[in-house]
Amino acid sequence: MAIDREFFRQTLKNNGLKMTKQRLLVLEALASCPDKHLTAEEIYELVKVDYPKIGLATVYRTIQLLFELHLIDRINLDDGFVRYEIGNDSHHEQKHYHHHLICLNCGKVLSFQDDSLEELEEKITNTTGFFIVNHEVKLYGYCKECGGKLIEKTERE
Amino acid sequence: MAIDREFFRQTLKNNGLKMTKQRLLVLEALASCPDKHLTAEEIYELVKVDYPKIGLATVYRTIQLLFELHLIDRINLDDGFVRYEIGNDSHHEQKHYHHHLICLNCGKVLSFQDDSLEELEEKITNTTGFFIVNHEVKLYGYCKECGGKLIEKTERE
DNA sequence: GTCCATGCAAATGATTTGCAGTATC
DNA sequence: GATACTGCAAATCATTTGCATGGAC
Repeated sequence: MAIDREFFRQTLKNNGLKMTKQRLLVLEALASCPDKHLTAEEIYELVKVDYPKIGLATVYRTIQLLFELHLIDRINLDDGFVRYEIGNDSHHEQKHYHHHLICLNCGKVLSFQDDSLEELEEKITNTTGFFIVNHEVKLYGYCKECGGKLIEKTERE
Repeated sequence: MAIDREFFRQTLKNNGLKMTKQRLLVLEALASCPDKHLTAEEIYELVKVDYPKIGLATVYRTIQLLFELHLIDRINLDDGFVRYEIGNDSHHEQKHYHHHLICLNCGKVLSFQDDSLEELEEKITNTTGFFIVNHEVKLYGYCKECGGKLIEKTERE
């Protein structure tokens, strides 16, 4: 998925910000790894391949910025790292959601496309007056591979 | 909501652990603040009232332990603190879920009881083979008060 | 040319850990 | 009495920040 550079430049400009090589490279790194949940350190390593003189602090400042511009999403898998992935909004498309399936055995993270929570959001707004604009869903369990292994293990014992 | 001390002692014993004043006080602090999403520091301050000589490290070790025993739940509101609340499991009741409504304006966090994701979980298991045992849902938006204020503000501009 | 952005190094701050003393079972 | 637990202080480590230099417009 390639970045629309002019859209990016315009988004930055609208907020009084400048387009830089570093910002473009960070966004491109994330766009080239959809569903990969990258940490700042991982993004740093990726960008360094093309642009070795980038600093880690710049990566931190940039992901913060891209997040505030709603160009990337933030995910926290409770492992001590904040992670980022390219947002669905970033291509002017209709908003779609995906949830994260986190395997409690091997730690693997899968994504699952689903917009069904919009119904729940409406119900909550009607019930409580709290108006919802976004959501984050984490589903903990056992992936296909680990689920099978755990059953085998149980049978052996 | 009072703690069932014998159940707690038994749960600890089953795992080769000892019941201590500190562990009981940490669990009681959480039980006395349902829906309050306490940080380690906040729990520390609460327990210190009754037991001033407790150390912060003990609180950290204890919440980790209680979490692993499934007696408390962990929530991350992306503000740099890991938070904890008393779990639904801790009273042998049927499992119930609640979601967190996070106000993007004032930061307030409300809870909303809802078990409707079980249907989605089933769908995911059937579709992907990923077996789900738990979930965490964060809903971002604007609370009643802030939503109203934002509309007023928009009208003024 | 004016600001904004960057890189580096130092600071921050929540959480973890080592260890010697203490409490539980 | 053995073993696990605690408190303290020091260590860790992801993230943030200050500041002088460099780059975008």
